Amino acid sequence: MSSAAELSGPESEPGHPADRPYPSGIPEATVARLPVYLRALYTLAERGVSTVASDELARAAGVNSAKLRKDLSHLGSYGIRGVGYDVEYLVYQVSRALGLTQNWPVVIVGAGNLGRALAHYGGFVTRGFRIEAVLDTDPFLVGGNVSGVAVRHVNELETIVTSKNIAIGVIAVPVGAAQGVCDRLVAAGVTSILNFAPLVLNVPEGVDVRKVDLSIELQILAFHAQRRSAARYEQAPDQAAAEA
Amino acid sequence: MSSAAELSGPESEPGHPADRPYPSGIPEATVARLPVYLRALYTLAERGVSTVASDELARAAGVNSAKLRKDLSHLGSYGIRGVGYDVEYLVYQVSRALGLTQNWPVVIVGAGNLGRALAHYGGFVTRGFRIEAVLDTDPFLVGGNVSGVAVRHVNELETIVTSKNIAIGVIAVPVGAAQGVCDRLVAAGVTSILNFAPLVLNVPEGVDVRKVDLSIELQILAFHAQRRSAARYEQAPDQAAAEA
DNA sequence: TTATGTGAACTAATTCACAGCT
DNA sequence: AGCTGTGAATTAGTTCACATAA
Repeated sequence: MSSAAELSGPESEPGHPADRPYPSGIPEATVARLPVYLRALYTLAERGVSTVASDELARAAGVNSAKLRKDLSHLGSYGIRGVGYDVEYLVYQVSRALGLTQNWPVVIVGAGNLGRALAHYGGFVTRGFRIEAVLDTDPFLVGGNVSGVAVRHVNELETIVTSKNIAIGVIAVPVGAAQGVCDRLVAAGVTSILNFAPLVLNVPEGVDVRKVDLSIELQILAFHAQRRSAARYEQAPDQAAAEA
Repeated sequence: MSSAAELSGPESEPGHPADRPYPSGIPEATVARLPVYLRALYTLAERGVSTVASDELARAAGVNSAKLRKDLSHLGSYGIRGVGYDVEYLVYQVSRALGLTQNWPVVIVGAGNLGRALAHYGGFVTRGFRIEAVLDTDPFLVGGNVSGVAVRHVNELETIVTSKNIAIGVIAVPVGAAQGVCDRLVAAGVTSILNFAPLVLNVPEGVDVRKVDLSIELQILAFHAQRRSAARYEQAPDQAAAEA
């Protein structure tokens, strides 16, 4: 979201995939699903599966197979007709498309429950990311250790971001502190931000922000839940009333 | 996502908004933005703003004003031409559309860092939701207290869901336990699930699942970050190389 | 055979631009 | 005079269905 549209850029003429790392025109909706495919592929690989057809992979990823094939076709033609996809090779291609062949250093700001949960989550994030630092202001936390990473004071934010060349920052601080932390991250050179604080961050052009927001997700669920019960009521008002 | 498409159902003929709670055809993309508008409206209300124009509200929500107006138009015609929207009235209408005029009881399964973070997050969720129970298996946690809510053993899941009529469940357990918890929630009658575990949950038709996944978000950021640096390289290879 | 890759058809979402109301 | 509400135009995303290649 946010600056995603601009980043997709003008459609470059197709036909020379060798010029650039990638044909440059992978649709946003596809990008958002690639990580899901990647996870499914890892699961298959762990089970020792070496080849997979689009139906099966699609089922594991919770999408239909036409969508999966169309998505993968944006990365290139990596399947074998009549057979399927080589799991290991596809893992590599999807990883490469997502930019996970390099190891992105990440800073997590906020060592509260959420920050710690994210750090522990590390197990999953491993491939492609490493937590370079966890920052907080609380003197009880600073100097401590979260999931093997030392907690340092937010004062050091600029030094750390600069010296470690950090491009990705995670904001896990209370809402009141979030914009300030964001500004500092951006000023220090961070261009990708994952925001867990419930507010719309203000960032300059060229900075990519994604947000994760519990209350938004709950509210979307409530909407559907409400519609479900309303629908039930219309079909059989008496029964629905009895249930309630 | 997930079962959202089916839930939207066939387009009902327009023209009698009084029959049903809602015209029944609010687009998914709109539903996903309503919570953002609602938050912006609350912020304005707290500041004592009583009327707001679409431009301003749109800016606060991080969207453009045409989209905002189109979104709101799906709920009804609640603005005043030449003036704007009454903040308080719009809060009510958006809340009603989202189903937040009732108070949804929620169960959080998992009292680890993530579960606790979610429970504390409660402050924001307040309006429209209440945490009815937090469950875990860890004997060190069971019997304790998270954010004013007693932590109870997962054994009690069925009893609690049934007796409290819980329709929304949050899964904040390790990935290995998630599908099992999901199955129990569904069997007990939960029809809306917010999943934080990094896997695709298997649920029967009619159950609505939304997922929140750190690693997916990070991977999407990595994709854009990669494209950004690739673009920079193409424009000025020497300079980009020097930066790295 | 069998399953990919993809044009073509379709559906959803966004943006434009202005008529219509206050 | 100003801002909403919305048809119309545009763009993005999905699904179909089959030609193509192993």
